[in-house]
Amino acid sequence: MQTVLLWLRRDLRLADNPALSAAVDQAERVIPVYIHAPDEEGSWQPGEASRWWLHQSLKALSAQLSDLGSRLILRRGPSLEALQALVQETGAEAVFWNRLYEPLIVARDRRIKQALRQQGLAAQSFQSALLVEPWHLRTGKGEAYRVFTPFWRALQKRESPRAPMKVPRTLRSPARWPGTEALPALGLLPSTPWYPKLEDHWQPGEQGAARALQGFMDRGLARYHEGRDLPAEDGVSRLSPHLHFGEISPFQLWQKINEVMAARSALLRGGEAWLRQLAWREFAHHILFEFPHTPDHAMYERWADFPWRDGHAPMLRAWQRGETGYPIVDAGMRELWATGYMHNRVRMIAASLLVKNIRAPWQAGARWFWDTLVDADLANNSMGWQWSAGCGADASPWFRIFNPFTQSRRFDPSGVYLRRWLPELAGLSDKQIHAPHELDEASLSAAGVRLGMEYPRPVVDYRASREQALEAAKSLRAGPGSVS
DNA sequence: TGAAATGTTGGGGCG
DNA sequence: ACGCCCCAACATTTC
Repeated sequence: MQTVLLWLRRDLRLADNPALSAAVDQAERVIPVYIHAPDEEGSWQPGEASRWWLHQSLKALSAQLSDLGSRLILRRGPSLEALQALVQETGAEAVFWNRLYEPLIVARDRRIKQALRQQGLAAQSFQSALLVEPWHLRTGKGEAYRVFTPFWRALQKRESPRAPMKVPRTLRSPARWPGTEALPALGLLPSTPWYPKLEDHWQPGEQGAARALQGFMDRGLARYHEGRDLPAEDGVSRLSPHLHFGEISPFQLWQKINEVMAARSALLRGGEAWLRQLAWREFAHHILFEFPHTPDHAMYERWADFPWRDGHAPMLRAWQRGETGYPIVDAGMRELWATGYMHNRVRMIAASLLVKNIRAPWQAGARWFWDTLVDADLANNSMGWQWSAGCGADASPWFRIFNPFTQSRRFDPSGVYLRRWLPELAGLSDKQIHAPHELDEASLSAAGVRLGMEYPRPVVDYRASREQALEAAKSLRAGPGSVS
């Protein structure tokens, strides 16, 4: 073949990129293109934090391609029209890309593949974002897995995932490059520049991903099985946004982690726990592929009737702003707003408060996370919220309600995480800081805290709202524990 | 990847 | 020495 269009989407890397490697192997010339077409993702277009990341990642990839003597062509959607225009302009004979698994994207890509093939072009897609394709892993009865542990066992029983692919040495350019949009013209960055604060915490792009992985292996991996629950510590990998945009692949991670585990037995427990988390990502994508309604609706239909709290809107706003009066939740919500990220233990606590105590619909929480997280990912986000709400695949039972004060004392015993994000509580002691509303006037004023002024009272009474939640769950006909 | 209520056990103080 | 009570620590059940 003479010329191939390499259609890049969320595989913004050069290493272990099957579509790229195939293009380099099979064609004389490769034209890498990214097409900006957010409306093709329906109501789940990337939020502001995601768009900031995407902008930076495209910039990084563009620079990497330049170093190889190539370029990144930027176009606007609709995707099919943009690809057809490029075919016209360049005489390309083929379009290669790596597969994604969100329902609307799957449908779009299927249409595009058909249309291109009808034009006589070679359209080919590759596996790159998941270790196992959703249609390749089935239960004994031939059904999709709906429970994580059997899924994980089945995943481990398969032969090991393929080895990662190398970065191509060269990408041969076309005789004449087609025109490109300027990156700023895609309008990914918001008009009010609130994002410089994100730059302190993240380095989007393939190099940033490699650095995050190295840092994690040096600092967090050995103790990951314990450290992952302590939000004050640097114990998690923070690879989720890099994985979402495909700046690093699960194949690279699978191999690397297994390699260091084999070399150092001290890494075995941490590595095993981390690979299990990687498998949760696989599971989430399988569930989304099999149950495409789950971003918007409960996996099991009877949950549609759940009695959410009337008039929860003001509490939802307090939750979003980190003003619930529950310190561990407020710290998390403020970490989210400031950095585009929240530690996973704190995500579970914050989600539990919103869904079970405030009793706002889980979709409201999912939407807020979607708009504010740099690692917002439709499969992970939908599964995570349905897990918290108790209405999803392998969900936490409805009666599992986190006590934010107990969790705070257990996982941030010296209040380091709380003080980092709630400076107004810094004057309280390690014992006091978890529950300011329980303190007497003297202790509060000694620390310079007035309830309702420097720090809010709890938006809901914990004990009462817990009882109400259990009552509400009982009202579901089939009972809270039953499946399907 | 939970919390709270309830039940059981065993040691120590005490009359 | 013995029975009784209290209570902490742990286990089990329930939501």
